[in-house]
Amino acid sequence: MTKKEKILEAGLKLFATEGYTATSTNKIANAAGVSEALIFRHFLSKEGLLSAIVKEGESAFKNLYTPILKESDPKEVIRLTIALPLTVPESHYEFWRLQFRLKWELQSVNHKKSQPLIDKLSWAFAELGVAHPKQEAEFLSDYLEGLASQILLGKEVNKKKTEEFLLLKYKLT
Amino acid sequence: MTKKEKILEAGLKLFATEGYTATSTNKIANAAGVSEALIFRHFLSKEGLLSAIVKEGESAFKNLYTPILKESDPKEVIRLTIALPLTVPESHYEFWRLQFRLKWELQSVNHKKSQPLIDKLSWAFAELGVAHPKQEAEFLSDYLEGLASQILLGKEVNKKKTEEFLLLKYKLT
DNA sequence: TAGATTTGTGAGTGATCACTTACATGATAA
DNA sequence: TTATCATGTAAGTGATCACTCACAAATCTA
Repeated sequence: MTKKEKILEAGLKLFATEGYTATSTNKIANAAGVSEALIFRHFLSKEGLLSAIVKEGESAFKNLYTPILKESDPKEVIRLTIALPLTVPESHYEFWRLQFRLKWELQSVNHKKSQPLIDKLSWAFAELGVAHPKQEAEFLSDYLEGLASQILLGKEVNKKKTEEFLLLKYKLT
Repeated sequence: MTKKEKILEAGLKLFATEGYTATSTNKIANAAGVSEALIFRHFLSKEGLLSAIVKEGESAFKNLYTPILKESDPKEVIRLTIALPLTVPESHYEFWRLQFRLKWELQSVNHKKSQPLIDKLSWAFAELGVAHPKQEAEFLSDYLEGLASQILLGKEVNKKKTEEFLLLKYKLT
C-alpha cells in the first residue's frame, strides 16, 4: 500500500466519521503516518483530497445500481432496489456515510443522482399496473433514503426482517 | 429585540445554513451586529450558544407532535403524522434543518426522540387491524424521515399532491 | 553511471479559531 | 448620591488552521 493510498484511506475514514470541516489535514497526516506536506504534494489542497476520495467511491457505487437499470423484469427491479440499502457490505459503509454527511455539510447535492433509479422504478410500477407509478417510485425512493439514514446513523435495523416485510408489502414473494 | 436575541437568531441562521463547525463566533457576532465577546458573556462558549438555540427550538417542535400522541382516533393519528412534515411552516425550516444537520455533524443523535410517535403509530395500525403494525409504523416513520430530508435539502416537493397520494395509500380519505 | 523526475519531509507562513481580560456604560436600588 | 450589578466592547491571547518552501532521498531513464 503506497503512502498516497494511505492518505486516501485515512481521509475517507476521518471525513466520514468526523466531517470534512472538522477534520484537519494534520490529523489525516498523523492517521496515515505521513508528513502533512505530502497531502498537498499529491492532492494540491484539502478539497482536492476530498474530490479524489469522492470520485473513488462514486464509481464503486455506480456498480451497485447499474445492474438494476439494465434489469428487464419489473418485479426484479423493485426487488433489487429494496435490497440495495440492505445488502451494501459494511466495508462500503464508510464511503456511504461520507456521501450522506457531505449532502448536509456541503451544498454539493445532486438530487439527480438517484433520478435514473427513480425512473426505472416508475417504469417497473407502471409495468405491474400500479395506479400511480411515478408517485410510488418517489415514495419507495424516499423511504429507502430514510432507511439508509437510520442504518448509517447507527440505529439497529433487523435487515433480514425488514427485507421480508418489504417483499411482502410489495408482493414480491 | 435584545442583543441576546439577535445572537440567537444569527446563530440559528448560520448554524443551520453553514453548519456548526464551519461557523465562527466572529461571523455570528458580525451577523448579529454585536461584539464577539458578548456571545461569551451570555452563553459562555460556542457550544453553550448551540445548546441554547437547540433548546429553544425543541420545545417549539414538541408542540407540533404532542397533539398526535393524545389523539384517540387511529385514523386521525396516521393522518396527522403524515401531515407533519408537509405542514411545518417555512418559518420553522431553519430550526428543522439545524436538527438534521446536527444529527450528521455531531454525534448528538437521539433515535429515541421519535420513539413515542412510532409507538403511537404502531398502536394506530394495530387498532385498524393491519397485519404488521410495528413494522408498518417503522416503515412510515422512515419514509417521513426521507421525505423531510428531501424537502430540507431543497428538492421540489408538491406537498399537496404528496399528501393526497399518502392519504389514498393509507386509505384515509 | 549520470541526469532527470518523482516522492518525501521539517520547518516554517500568515490567517483564523474560540476565548479572555480590562475596562466602560447604563440601569437599579439604598 | 453612591454603590451595585448587568450589559457591552476593544484589544488582545495561545492554539490551530490550510498551505508553502527549501531541500533530501529514492526511483526511473538514457
